[in-house]
Amino acid sequence: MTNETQTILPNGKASRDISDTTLRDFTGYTVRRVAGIVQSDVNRALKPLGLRLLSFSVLVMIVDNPGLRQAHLAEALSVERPNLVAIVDELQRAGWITRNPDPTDRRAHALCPTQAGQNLYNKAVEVVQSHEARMTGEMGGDERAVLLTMLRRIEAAGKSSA
Amino acid sequence: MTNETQTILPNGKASRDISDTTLRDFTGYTVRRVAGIVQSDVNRALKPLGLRLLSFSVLVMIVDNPGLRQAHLAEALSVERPNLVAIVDELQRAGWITRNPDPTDRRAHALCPTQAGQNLYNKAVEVVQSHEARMTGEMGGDERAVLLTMLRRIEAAGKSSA
DNA sequence: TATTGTTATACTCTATAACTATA
DNA sequence: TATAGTTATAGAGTATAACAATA
Repeated sequence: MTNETQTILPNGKASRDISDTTLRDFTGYTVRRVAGIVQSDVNRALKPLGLRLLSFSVLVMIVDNPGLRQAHLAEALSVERPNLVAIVDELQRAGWITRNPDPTDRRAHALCPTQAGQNLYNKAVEVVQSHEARMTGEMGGDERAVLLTMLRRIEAAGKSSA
Repeated sequence: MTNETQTILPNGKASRDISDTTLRDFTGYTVRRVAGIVQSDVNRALKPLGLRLLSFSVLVMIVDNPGLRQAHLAEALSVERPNLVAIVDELQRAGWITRNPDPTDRRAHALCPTQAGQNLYNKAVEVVQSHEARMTGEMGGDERAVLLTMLRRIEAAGKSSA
């Protein structure tokens, strides 16, 4: 019986040629690396506007769906309700959105953009589009569509197994 | 001149049909959602083994590259050096790896797997392979290869613009 | 009873500055 | 001087329990 705690010593390979083939073959590992790189790039691009990927996503959803409730927004973005509060606070404090009484349910807040929020949305979408071009510029529109389709298939598989 | 703080009121759409087309057309947003879903699935799968995606990644790199230094490992995984310390501590405390003196540099630690670490690696790779099949099972091997290639192209574009 | 928004809390991942011991 | 590992710390993002107001 072998000793479980015995160290397996290195072979003679030079220390600089590192093999990461086992990891890079796992889609999940690669997706996570790419997500990190893409997120920090888009955050850098949005910073001058006072937004980051998550607050941008919330602003976009509110502009595209004025009157949206926080619970529906949370579900659409796959964010837990409590984690949305601070972001909505932030956008409201900046004067980009308002929390309004929902006419059909006094518990709920109907989230609406202000004119300033609408203007910021226009600028931010442009910024994110040029970020998108930077990240996926070398692939054609067809390839980009294929990539999005495959990612959405993984998303669907992940959700159904959750 | 319009009032910047004026609220734009909702149109007459039913509150339940939420449009997320603006967001879902951004690769970065979709990649980030998918990364979250995939990561929580793989973490759930690895939990019984005492591993997460990140600690699994570190174990794999050490088994595949025995004698690896922490700085090289950090660079290969795109993790900041300080953030690796706790993970290496954790794997060492569990008896899966050891920190050994590097024969060529007394500042450095040569990271090596133990026999227990090698055994865990074998089990964990199997677990992650079945997770992988669950996530990408509906696409063929060719499609999966295309997906990985496209993701790596985005990674390269992101790194060069960083 | 259930749901909406909220507070509090905790855990993971990430990012930076600064220390020590070596090189 | 610069580098390897480390400490301390702070910021995002994420997850859960529980409360008041309302359905």
